[in-house]
Amino acid sequence: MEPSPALETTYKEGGLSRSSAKDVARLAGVSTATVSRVLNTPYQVEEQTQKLVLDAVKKLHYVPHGAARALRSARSQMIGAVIPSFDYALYARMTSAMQTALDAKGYSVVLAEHHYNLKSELRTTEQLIRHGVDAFVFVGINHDAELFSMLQNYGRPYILTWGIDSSGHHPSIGFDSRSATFDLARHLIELGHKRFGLLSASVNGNDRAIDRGAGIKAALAQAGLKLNDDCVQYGSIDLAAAKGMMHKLLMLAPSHRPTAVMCTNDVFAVGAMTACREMGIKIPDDMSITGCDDTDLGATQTPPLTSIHTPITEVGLAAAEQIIARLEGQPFTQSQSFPYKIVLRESVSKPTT
Amino acid sequence: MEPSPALETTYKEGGLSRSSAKDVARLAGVSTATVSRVLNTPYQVEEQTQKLVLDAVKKLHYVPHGAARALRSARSQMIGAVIPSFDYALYARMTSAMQTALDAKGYSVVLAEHHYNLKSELRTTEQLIRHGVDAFVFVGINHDAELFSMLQNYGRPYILTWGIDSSGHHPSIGFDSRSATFDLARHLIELGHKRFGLLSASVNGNDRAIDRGAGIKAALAQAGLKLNDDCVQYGSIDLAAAKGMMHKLLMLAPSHRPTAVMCTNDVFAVGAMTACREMGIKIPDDMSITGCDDTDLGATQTPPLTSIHTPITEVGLAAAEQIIARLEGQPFTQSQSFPYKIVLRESVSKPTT
DNA sequence: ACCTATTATGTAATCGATTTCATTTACTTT
DNA sequence: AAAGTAAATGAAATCGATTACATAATAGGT
Repeated sequence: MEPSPALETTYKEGGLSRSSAKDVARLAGVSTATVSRVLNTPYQVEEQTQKLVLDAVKKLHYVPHGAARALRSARSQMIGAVIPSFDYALYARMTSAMQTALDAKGYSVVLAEHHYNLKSELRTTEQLIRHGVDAFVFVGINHDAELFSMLQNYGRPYILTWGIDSSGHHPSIGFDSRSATFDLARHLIELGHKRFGLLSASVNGNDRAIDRGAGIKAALAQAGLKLNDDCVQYGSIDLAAAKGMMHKLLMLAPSHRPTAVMCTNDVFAVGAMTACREMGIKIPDDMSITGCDDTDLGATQTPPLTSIHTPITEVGLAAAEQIIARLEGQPFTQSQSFPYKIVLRESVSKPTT
Repeated sequence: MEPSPALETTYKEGGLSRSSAKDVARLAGVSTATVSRVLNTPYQVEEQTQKLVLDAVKKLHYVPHGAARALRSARSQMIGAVIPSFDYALYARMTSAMQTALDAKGYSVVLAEHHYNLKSELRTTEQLIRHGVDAFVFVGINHDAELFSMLQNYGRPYILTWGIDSSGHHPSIGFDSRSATFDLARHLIELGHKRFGLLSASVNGNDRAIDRGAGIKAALAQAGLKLNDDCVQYGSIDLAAAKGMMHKLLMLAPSHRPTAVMCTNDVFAVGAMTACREMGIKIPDDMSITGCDDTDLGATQTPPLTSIHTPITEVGLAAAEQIIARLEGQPFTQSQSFPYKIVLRESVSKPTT
């Protein structure tokens, strides 16, 4: 049995657990409706009454009960971040930026990883909707068709990141990765490279990888070069896989072996560098290598990795702003593209052969 | 005005938005109470009835309304992960592991960063409690005293990670970082090093950094060596800061300059390596360097970084398991320590002077 | 002064699932 | 066969805040 609810409870200093709007209302001598108004739409309440209520709130350490509020108002103040994987610094840093921005506006971030599996992304998002998440930030443009219809059905705003939805159907924030890898490939071509390799994330449902690869292929095509099938390797984003992929390229006959290997992310590039080191291939003399995302991992290699600086923090902050704007009915931009920057470092040089 | 609620709605294929327990109950010909029981305590319901209800659930795509459930049952199925920063791979990977484990059990992870500020940790945790988070995972043993009393008041279970609470007051999961750095320091001493440097995270409220430093100092003391004050540098965990810290050590007179610099994390160690490279100091010949956490960042350096392999995934998974056990009233262990492993690589050698 | 528009506040319905309590049904036990 | 216990289910209260609606009070217009 619990202690019987005292007729007129004395509020112990240091506080028991929770006080309700009713408690506040009683102490302030108003109704719970007024308490709610003071907290949500203060302009509807006279200043004097506001002060009364706010004092009571402070004295009782009152914090509104999230679930109750969510139930009645159909808004939970939670934003879902549905991310491929935290293991890659890019997404970790982006989430970090988002989290900071959303926190400042009183929202919290609910996290989910899908490990590059769009079906799993769908399931996990459904879970979050069931838990009452108000709005979503996704990574990439391509998703299970059912995802969009589900979001539509449940009336959940969302925003896609790390790509630009050229169809204009979905709000998106990112940068032009196709043009970024195009530029970088151009640079290598101008240095005189003719045989190229590509280490790419598995393109299955991963539009970022597709775009990055496409930019490279376009630049090569324009220069009358082509990317040999056996010079393209796909794999999951971890160092061991990358090393294996690079190893395969290095086993090609010297006349076939690429003189420059471009990677769709820095992890691949660093894995490739490691593979070269292990086999005594000199970078950049025997092999030029480029990455993408300009992470610390690449920048601190010997030699430092040439990469593409992508707007990680900017994307995270913009995503936070935009999703709030949509949620709160403020004006928003449908699509936003941030600039990238090619970062030339010593992992690249003219080909020696 | 909304469309008037049809007397007997026909369920459109493709589904409108949400169906309620009432809808399911009506279709299955039972009461909402039974629907709830089928979903939560099926053993209380006859198999035949269960099937009836489950069929209706499937047909209507019913998913219980999280907020409503949370309001009534006082459990939201949300776990708060309150983390210093996502930028450091250690925490990102741990969170990732936790997320996977919790997701499998139907919980979701709500995220918060506090950037090594214990007051901010307190505020942010309060926010999460208000949002209805059921239980918490924190990093480190030291926290604002008010944090614990708040958790107590609100009856929220929690678990501390990356340290062992020797007082036995708080449940904790981690490894013996003091003994790990002790071992590593011993190794350097045995190699013949006499002058040591330490790059440490700011120890303000950061018990991990304190413990790691303490292990080193203990080993030195045991060998009759001491750590000069000007050989210890504190800073925030990023490469630029680390470079600056190492730079200061390198400016010391050669007779004072350490021959081995130990770092409380890999980021510092890599920053230190970079600083050495820039100043033409050879690693390991002129300078031995060690890190902690055995991240990819360190392992891929030239030369590869000697470090301490910490049980990142293990801690994440164990934290997930333990917090669920507490929440669901199952048996749990108060305190759990995982083994570490010293990983010797080429960033360390005998001192040449 | 009288009527209307506006503002401030209270009353009570409501959100949707869970849960207490009561009831019915079936099954033991003596 | 009566009585008592257990199992299955339904009716209705409940969680705590928001909000539609009603009402009282104040100000403004002619």
